[in-house]
Amino acid sequence: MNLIEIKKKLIKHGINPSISRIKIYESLDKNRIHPTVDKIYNELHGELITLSKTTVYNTLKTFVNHNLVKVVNLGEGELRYDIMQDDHFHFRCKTCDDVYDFNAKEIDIESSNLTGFKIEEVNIYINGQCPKCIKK
Amino acid sequence: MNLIEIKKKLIKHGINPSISRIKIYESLDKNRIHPTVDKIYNELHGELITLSKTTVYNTLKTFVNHNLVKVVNLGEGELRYDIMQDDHFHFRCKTCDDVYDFNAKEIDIESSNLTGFKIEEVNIYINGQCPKCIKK
DNA sequence: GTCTCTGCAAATCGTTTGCAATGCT
DNA sequence: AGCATTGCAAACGATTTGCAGAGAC
Repeated sequence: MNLIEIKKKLIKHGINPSISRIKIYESLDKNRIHPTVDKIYNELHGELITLSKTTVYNTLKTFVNHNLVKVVNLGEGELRYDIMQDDHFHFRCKTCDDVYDFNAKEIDIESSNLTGFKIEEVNIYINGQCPKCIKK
Repeated sequence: MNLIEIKKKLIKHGINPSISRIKIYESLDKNRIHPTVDKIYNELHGELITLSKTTVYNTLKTFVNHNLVKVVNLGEGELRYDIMQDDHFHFRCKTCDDVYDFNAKEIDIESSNLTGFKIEEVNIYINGQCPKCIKK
């Protein structure tokens, strides 16, 4: 997604497309590594020298409020941020700490005994080792 | 589980059964509400007047290290603690904040496209509304 | 007496907030 | 000017750590 497209996307979601916001969105869109605030900040503050972490936090919160981005809490310290996409779940490698996406379609939660419960959100995350780290 | 049984269980897991530890374990065992540190502390410090939150933290960490208890992070602030039991997942009601257990046997994670990945731990948690709160 | 357990207070760390400075139209 | 955006510094809240005092054997 190029800068013009991002700009349009932000406007469509009611967000004023400032340079920081465009760049932060671009960073999330370009490398889908479920970055933490720190990673985003470190990636961008060479280019946007005045960028502060507060702005990264503010911007991500704006994105979340406008349903552009989802917060992912893998329970290991910092929050991670994820561009909104279809139902998927996360696999986190305990060795390299990378997070992979997996399609959640196949997983049949409904077959469970949840009668009477209203499911709003299903979160699945798996810990383990990724193929790269297994090879080593 | 009565106090004698808890004492034995702690000893069997290599934990010196102090009063605080027995009481904290009893609290976890008695009300399986996936309590936070705060809830445990509030439940017990009437009875154990000198109890401190540090001790609750220390004790829970000891339990976790000795595989008596599992940390559950539902991504909403505090950690929750759960007596070790068979594979199960959590349903958290967004209205009353109660957490329910569900058996995870039925959920067939393996059928997914995770070839090459070594699965060590599968975490599933669902947000929604419980039957009680739906009725209201 | 030694060694563990406990609890206060301070430190830590990610995140949030208050507010003043800056930027945009 | 008037309003939104940004960024520093302080606040926050859950958890951890350092360490000294209490307790057990």
